[in-house]
Amino acid sequence: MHAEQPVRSGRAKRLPRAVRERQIMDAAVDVFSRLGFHAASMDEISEVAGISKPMLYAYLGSKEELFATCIRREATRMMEAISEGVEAEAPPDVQLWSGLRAFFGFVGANRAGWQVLHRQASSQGGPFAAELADMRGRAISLVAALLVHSSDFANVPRAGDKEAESLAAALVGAGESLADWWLDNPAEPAGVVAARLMNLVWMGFGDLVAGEVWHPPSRRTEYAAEDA
Amino acid sequence: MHAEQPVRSGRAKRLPRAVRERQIMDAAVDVFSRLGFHAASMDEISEVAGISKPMLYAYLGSKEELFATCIRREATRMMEAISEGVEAEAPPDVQLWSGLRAFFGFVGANRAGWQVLHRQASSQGGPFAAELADMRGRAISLVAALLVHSSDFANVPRAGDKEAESLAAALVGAGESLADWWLDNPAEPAGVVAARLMNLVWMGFGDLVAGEVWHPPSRRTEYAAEDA
DNA sequence: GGGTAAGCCTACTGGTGAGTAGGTAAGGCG
DNA sequence: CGCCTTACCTACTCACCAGTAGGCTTACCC
Repeated sequence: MHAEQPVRSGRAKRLPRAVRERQIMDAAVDVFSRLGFHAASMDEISEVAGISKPMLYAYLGSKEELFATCIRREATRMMEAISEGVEAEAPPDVQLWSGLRAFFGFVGANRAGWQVLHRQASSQGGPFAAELADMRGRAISLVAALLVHSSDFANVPRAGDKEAESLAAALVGAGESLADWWLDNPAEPAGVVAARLMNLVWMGFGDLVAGEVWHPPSRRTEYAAEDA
Repeated sequence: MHAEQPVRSGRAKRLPRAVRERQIMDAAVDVFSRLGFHAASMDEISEVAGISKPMLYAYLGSKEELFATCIRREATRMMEAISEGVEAEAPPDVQLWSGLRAFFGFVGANRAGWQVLHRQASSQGGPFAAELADMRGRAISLVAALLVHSSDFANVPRAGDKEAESLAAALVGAGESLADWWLDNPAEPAGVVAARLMNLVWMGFGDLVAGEVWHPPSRRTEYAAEDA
């Protein structure tokens, strides 16, 4: 599961700073995700990273700085993964579907990162939660914009910006929570989990905007552009 | 927000054990919710409770025992609140609606308790998470049974037990997550948050079982029992 | 009133973990 | 080759916190 490089013994090989920093960050995400911020010790992180504690302090600063850096890195990675996954020119439901797939794909390929990001960051107080709230806000805006566009699309005079934002918050929340649940029940593949949420949610949103039932793109004829 | 009794100075007044235990539990939930399990110190809990540390150990055992007891107490309280809130003889959608209202009502009236229950318990590992998973499992079964019944009700040959359980998990997850979100954005009343989730979710489920759109009971004539 | 048990305390120990002081090897460059 | 910068280390300090030893005081009951 968490396959960092083996524990060192003796002096570590000389490596350029950028490489070491990457190793340290990977180790930190791993340890923070397993133990939580407080229970994780700088000693353990340095051990997993294969270096000594002073190196850790020299490169990444205090424990809190290190944690904040982890959060920022994982948040950025995730937002990038989603941005790249979304099919921006597709109809709204397909945009949402591709976004969900990208999201669950990221979480599945990056469980430790997600754990740090969501569970740990939100249960610590202060600036960490703020960092998270920021990313969450961006995600919500994204979904809200999608919803507004989608009701324009269907010519329905519903869904003011406020309403859309609330619904987006609920959807983002549902996604986060389902991802958490998935971490504890990892039997199913990402696509199935994503499809479940899509089904649950879009059929609701579908009623809001058009009263329709949603099917995955591959079963539709009028949108068979990309399939893969 | 967390209005425990003021900090003592000197010797505390003599009180029967049961009362002290209650005070200690309240203090513990308060402190755990604010700081998290690890960052919370027994010193601070005893101070908030208005007694000294050895009393704490004499009555509630170790820090871990205390935490587990908190989780159990809050979990029990919550399940009771929901059980009492659900209108068991009502149609499925109204059952769900009343359950959601009871849930968000409990969270709103008991924020610290919810925080301990959900955020803290799930981010600690081991027996705590297990305790939580147990309660969650009961909640999911409850919702799943409701869904199965609801599709019987609509004479739709859909929603096998497995499918129902997945959907129930997603719904419970969405509820938990929306509750978390609400803690961070406490501007709205419980009813509004509950209604939002009901709307989002039932209109999805409604399609699953009957293709219908949901309205709150007060707008319907055939089920205008309570309003408040 | 006197015994005694329940309620309460101050004041410690031991362990753990954040952060640092001060020093050693290794590669590059004149 | 010798110098110096960068990478790296061992071995500490200091604070904080879980858990405890041992003793004081109040209420109740005979």
